[in-house]
Amino acid sequence: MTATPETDTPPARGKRPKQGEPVIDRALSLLAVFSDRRRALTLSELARYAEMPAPTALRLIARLVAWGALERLDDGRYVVGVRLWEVASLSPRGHGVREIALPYLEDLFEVTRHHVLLAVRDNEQAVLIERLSAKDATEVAYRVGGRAPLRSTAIGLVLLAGADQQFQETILKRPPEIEPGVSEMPEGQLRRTLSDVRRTGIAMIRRSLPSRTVSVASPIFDAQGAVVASLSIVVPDGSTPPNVLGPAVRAAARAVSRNLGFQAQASADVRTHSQG
Amino acid sequence: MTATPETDTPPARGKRPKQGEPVIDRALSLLAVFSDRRRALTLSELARYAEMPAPTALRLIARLVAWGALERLDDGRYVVGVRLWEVASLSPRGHGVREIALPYLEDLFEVTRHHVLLAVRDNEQAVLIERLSAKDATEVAYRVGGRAPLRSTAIGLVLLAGADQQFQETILKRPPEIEPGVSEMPEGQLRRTLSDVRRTGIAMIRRSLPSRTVSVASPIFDAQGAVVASLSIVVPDGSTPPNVLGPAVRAAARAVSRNLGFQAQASADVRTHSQG
DNA sequence: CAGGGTGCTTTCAATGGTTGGAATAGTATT
DNA sequence: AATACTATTCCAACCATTGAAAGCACCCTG
Repeated sequence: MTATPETDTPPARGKRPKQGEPVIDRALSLLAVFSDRRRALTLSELARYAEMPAPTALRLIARLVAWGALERLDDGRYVVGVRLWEVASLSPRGHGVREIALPYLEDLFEVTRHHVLLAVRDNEQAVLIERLSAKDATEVAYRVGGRAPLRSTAIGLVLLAGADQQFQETILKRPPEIEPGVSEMPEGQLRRTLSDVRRTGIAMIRRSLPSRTVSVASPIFDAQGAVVASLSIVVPDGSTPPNVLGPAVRAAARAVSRNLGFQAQASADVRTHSQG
Repeated sequence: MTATPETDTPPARGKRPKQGEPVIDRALSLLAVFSDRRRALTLSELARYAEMPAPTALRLIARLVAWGALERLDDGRYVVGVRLWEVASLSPRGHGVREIALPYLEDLFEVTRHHVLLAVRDNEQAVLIERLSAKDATEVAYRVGGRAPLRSTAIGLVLLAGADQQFQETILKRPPEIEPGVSEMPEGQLRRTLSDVRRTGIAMIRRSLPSRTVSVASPIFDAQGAVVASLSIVVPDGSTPPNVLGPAVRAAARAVSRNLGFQAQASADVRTHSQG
C-alpha cells in the first residue's frame, strides 16, 4: 500500500520548513508577489510575501535579475523587468489579438471618446489586454493587465457566453458574488442573458459605481469560430443612446474577427469552443 | 542510417552534458527561445533550441504551464501565456511609461496618422514599448516588444544621447554596424549629433529602406531629469515638412515628462543620469 | 557615540530535488 | 508494415539547492 503518512499539515517541524517545493515554483511565486499595489519591493518584502527565507529569495532573485525578468532600482528595490515584457509581448492571447485589434479599437475610440476595452478569458476571470481612454474620460474601473469578473461586466459576459458549455455550467452554479454598483443576476436570468448575448452578439450592463456608466461588449472570433476575446466600450450613462453603441461595437468586433480569419456565417448560431 | 551521435556535440564527453546549470536559468532559457518568428513551439523544438534533453525540458515546461507562464495549444505546441503578460504589465519601464504616455501618443497620432513609437533602453538596444499605426500606414519597421539599434534610429539616438557618459563612450567606441537603408555615421559626427539631440531635444533620421521615411524622436524625462523613454514618429519622406514634425513630437514628449513629475528647466542643459 | 534594530549578504555542510539515459507509447511519413 | 520522429514515464545517481548562522551595513534612538 502506498502509505503516505505525510498527508496531514506539513508544518515541517524539522529543520527545513518549506523545502521540497520545486525551484521554478518558488521563482515564479516571487514574480507573483508583484501586483498593482506592489510594483517595487525590497528583498525582505519579496521573501516575506513569497514565504521563503531571505537567503533563498536572494539567490533566486539574483538569477531573475541576471536574466532580466527583474530589475534592481538604485534604492535596492526590485521591479519587473523589460525583458519579461519582451517575452510576454509574444503571447498570442496577450499582444497577439491586441496587435490585430488595436487599429479598430482606435477607430471605435474616435467615435465614443471615452473608454475602449479589450479582454481575454483566463480561467474564471477576464484579463484586460488593452484599454484606450480619453484623458478626460470618466473614472476608470480596470487597468491593463488587471482582472475583471465574468458575470458582472459586459466584457466578461461576452467571454462567458462564448466559453465551452461545461465551463459555463461551473460558473452558473457558483453563488452570485455581491458587488456594489451592479445588480447581480439570479441563475435563470443569467442563462437568458448569455443566450441573448450569443444570439445578438452584444452584451450590455449598467453600473452605478464608481460612476454611472453603460458598458457594451461584443465577441471576437478566431478562424475556428471560437470566442477568443471581447471588445467593449464604457461611456457615461446617458451620453450616447445605447442603440447606437451596440452596432458600433459589434461592427468593430466583427472587423477584428474577419482579420483573424473568421468567416461570418450566413445566419446566426455560431458554435462555441473550448479553450486551453 | 545515422550512426551514434558521437561526432555531434563535442563538449558533452561525460555522461551529463549540460548538468550544472541552475534550474531557473534553464527555465528562463526556455522562455528565451520564443521570438517573433517562433511564437508556438513543440516540446522537441523547445528542448533543441534551449539545448537540453527532452525529459528535462518537459519537466520544466510542466511547471511553467502550471503557473501560466506558458500555455499549451490543442495541437500540443506551447505559447507564451497570459499570466506572464499580466505580470509583465507591472513593469514600470514597460507598461509604466506606456500607461502615462498613451493618451499623448494618441493625440500625436491624430495629427500625423502614420506611426507613433515609444521605446526604452535595455542594455545596448531600444525596446519598443508601444506603437500606434494607421491601418494604411507605411510599412512597419519594428513591432512592439521588438528591439531597435541605438545608433541608426531616431528613437535610439535619443536614448543614447540621454544615457550616462560611460555607456555612451562604450557605444561610440564600437565599430559602426552596417545596416542597409541608413547612412551610418562616423564617430565624430555621431558625437556631434548626440550633442545636438541633447541641446534641441530632437533627433531626426532618414531611411530609404524598407521605404523612404523620416523619423523624428524626442526624449521623455522622469522627475529626476533622467531620460527614461523616447517618443518618435515615422512618416513617409516628403509627406510633412520636418520643421512641423519636430515641435509636435517635442511637445508631446514634454507633456509626458511633465506627467512623470519632470520640472522643465528655465534654460537648457539637462543633466543626464545613469540607469539601472 | 554606544546600543539596539532592521535589512542585506556571504558562508557552508547536509540533503532531497533534479537529472537524463533508457524504455515505452503515440503519431506522422514512406 | 516499416520507418522516423516526438512525447511521456521511470528511476537511481548526484549535484544544485537549501537555510541557519554569522557577518555587514545602515539606520534610528538614547
